[in-house]
Amino acid sequence: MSFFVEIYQVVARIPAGQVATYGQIAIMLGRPRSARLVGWAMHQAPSGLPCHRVVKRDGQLAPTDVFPEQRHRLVAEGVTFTTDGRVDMDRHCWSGDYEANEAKDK
DNA sequence: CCATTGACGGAAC
DNA sequence: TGTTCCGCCAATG
Repeated sequence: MSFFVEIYQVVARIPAGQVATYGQIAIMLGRPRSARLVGWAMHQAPSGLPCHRVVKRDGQLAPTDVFPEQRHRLVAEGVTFTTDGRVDMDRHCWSGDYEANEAKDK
């Protein structure tokens, strides 16, 4: 089980209309400082993975030149944006599906 | 095989 | 409050 695969499984669990951060995912996998790896994993993300639900800690989206549709897809799911052009984290930050995560951990 | 880079993030300045 | 630096690890040259 590679680290990347674990990332994909977590990302796949992000509910529609909510977003998770790279660092948050890294923390869930026990690698608090490997946010970059999560980013790299997204770059290699297989089709079918809701990688558009993964954003920066500040709510900023990925560069448009590598992922132009991210914003459009989030809007389609009901995600709102601030005037700064960032995701409204206060409304859409994913709890991490904490309860389910606990169950899985056990 | 070694050096550099990258969809990041937090600490240090 | 804003910029810089370091860590982390796979991929690429």
